[in-house]
Amino acid sequence: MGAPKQKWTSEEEAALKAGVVKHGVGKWRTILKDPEFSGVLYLRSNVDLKDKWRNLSVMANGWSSREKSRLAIRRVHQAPKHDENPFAVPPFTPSDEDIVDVKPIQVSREVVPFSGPKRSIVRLDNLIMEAITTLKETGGSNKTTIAAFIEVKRRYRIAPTPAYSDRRRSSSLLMDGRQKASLRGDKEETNVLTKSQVDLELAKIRSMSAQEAAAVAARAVAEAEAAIAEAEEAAREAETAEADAEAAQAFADAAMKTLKGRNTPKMMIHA
DNA sequence: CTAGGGGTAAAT
DNA sequence: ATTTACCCCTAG
Repeated sequence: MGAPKQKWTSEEEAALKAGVVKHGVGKWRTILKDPEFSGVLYLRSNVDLKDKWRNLSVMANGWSSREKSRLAIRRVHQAPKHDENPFAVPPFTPSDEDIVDVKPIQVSREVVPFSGPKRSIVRLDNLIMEAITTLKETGGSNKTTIAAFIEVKRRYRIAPTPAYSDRRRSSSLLMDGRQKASLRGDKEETNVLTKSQVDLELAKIRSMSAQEAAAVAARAVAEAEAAIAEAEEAAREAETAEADAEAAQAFADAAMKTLKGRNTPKMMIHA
């Protein structure tokens, strides 16, 4: 009854990811028909693609064997006004506003002409923005999608996020409000685990090109968004999601600061 | 056709 | 026992 079992090859997975990046989540039939991927996926069906993506997405979230754990209880949210929720939305305003707050910087960075003979500016920023917008339209602000995008577009790889396994109820819970401030303004603090990562990545960013930095920053923002969205659906893992969101946001923030501090853009944004 | 809930069964 | 691939069914 069950099919013999045919493990997905890396090529197939790559094709699927590329297909999702190109056509969007859910366009299984389109992806399948695309001559670009049909060569690799000719054995798979649209349903297979869907299922594979489902498994992929699930794993990317650490939610082990799918929502089997807790599915019945879905308390929380539905009252985005002012809930007495422990976490949820107190820190940085989420969603679109955060994105648009960050986007302009990347745009401005992109607009600033590089020293003439520089390489052709591969407006990565634009691509990222497009991707994020597409994701929002499709309502699929998913880490998997973001990861796929980055993976396909660049050689960047979103960490398998194994750090999630740990359930530290310290960071967000013990200190409400903008704890991330300590991450931004300061750097010599007894920060949470996020510090090490942010610091490390930040160091890399200094030697990165503007495009690369923008890409990483965008990714971080996207991750923050995704984390928040997930938190809305699953208050269960809210702490994890929020912690991740904080880390990503802090990282994005720091990245942005670094970018601005380094180049001091001439603000060519239609002044 | 797609989303997504559920199930079977093969690998590990 | 868990993970992973496939299948099936139902509502849009």
